Amino acid sequence: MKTILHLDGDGFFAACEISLNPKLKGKAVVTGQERGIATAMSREAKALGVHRGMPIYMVKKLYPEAVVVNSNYHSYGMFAQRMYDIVRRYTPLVEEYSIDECFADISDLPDPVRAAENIKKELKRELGITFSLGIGPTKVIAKVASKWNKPDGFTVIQPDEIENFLKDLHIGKVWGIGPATSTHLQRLGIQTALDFTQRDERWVRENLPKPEHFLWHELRGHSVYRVHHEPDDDYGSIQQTRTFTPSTKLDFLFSELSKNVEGACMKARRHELSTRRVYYFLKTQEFRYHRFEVPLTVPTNDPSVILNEIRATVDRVYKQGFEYRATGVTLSELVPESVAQNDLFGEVVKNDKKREVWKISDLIDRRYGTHTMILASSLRAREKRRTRPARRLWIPSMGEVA
DNA sequence: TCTGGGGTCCTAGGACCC
DNA sequence: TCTGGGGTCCTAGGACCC
Repeated sequence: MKTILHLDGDGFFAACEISLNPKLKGKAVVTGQERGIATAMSREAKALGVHRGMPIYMVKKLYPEAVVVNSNYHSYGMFAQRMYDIVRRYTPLVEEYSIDECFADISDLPDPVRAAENIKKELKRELGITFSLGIGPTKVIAKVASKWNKPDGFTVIQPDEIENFLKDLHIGKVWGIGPATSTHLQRLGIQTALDFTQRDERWVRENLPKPEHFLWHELRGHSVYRVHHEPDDDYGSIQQTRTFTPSTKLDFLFSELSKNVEGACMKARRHELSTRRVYYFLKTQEFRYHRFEVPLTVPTNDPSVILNEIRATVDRVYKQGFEYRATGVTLSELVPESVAQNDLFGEVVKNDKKREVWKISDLIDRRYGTHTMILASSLRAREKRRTRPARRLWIPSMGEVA
């Protein structure tokens, strides 16, 4: 039998802002200005009626006293790091689940509940932020527990108490059950998490896909999801997308793609990764995706290689008569750059030279600020943000830049 | 909730093979 | 050829998470 702890920051982004700037204490703080929707809010803001996803213009109109700030993910990340470290004082079995959440396997501690209480105190004292903690025999139950009493909650669910907690819990609120599965299960006569756990295993096997089998076990208190405590800094994929005011213009869409490819490749280079597989898509006003996989002969993190392929295929993906709202690119099957080098002899020599050029470009960005130098093909997508007109020039193996 | 951005995992069904 | 049975691999896309 396991004992799993889950921690969840209360209005985390807003709490970080307050911790950094004590003058904000007691005020209705809302983050997400740059996105145009509220991403987190202080207790005071919640009390006013601000909720997640509320448009910022509405927040400002309805509650002029609210303090709306830009999100600062970099500093939230530092708070997250300190949170993980505090939990690691008690056990190395910590999973960094997201910027404001983590799991810990505290099964082997002499007094797990006591340890969790101490963790909670230390978080409050050292970070100036409250967390809601939940303890249960599985990750899913620990999640139920941490949500049970928010903010500043502390809830322990013993294996024999599970039913009490599940009997009024709507099935759609369970971690891992989204709108689609929720509707499906309700059609099968399941309203609450308890209803679900009371079906027998055979029924689950015959009626539901694999993720729900796992959930069924977890909800019954049998742990099947491990706490992934191994450090994990490699990506499975890198994606960059952006939404804009709807457009039908192919040259604009291409420049958006260019910008996304440029950004995704920059991130890949920062992590010394190359991609073996690239997809890009155009997203219509109706939220349909027109996708395409770019053929690659060698792993790469060079945007100009990818963009040449996109340029050659985009008019097949682009359909006349559609309004598009976003584009995006995904680099998947990432491999270390060093592996990428010895693939095809002829290609490699050329790539080595190009790699040098991109390294310099990354250096310039680091020295003078991100996007000091960009691909000229991305210019249209970026021009609104630039304060002075760009100078264009041609750089060998890079193409036109600005 | 009229819908932003960055991820992961799973599955149905087609292509291909013997 | 009007047609069996069984397998693997791949791809597109769905669903979910924060």
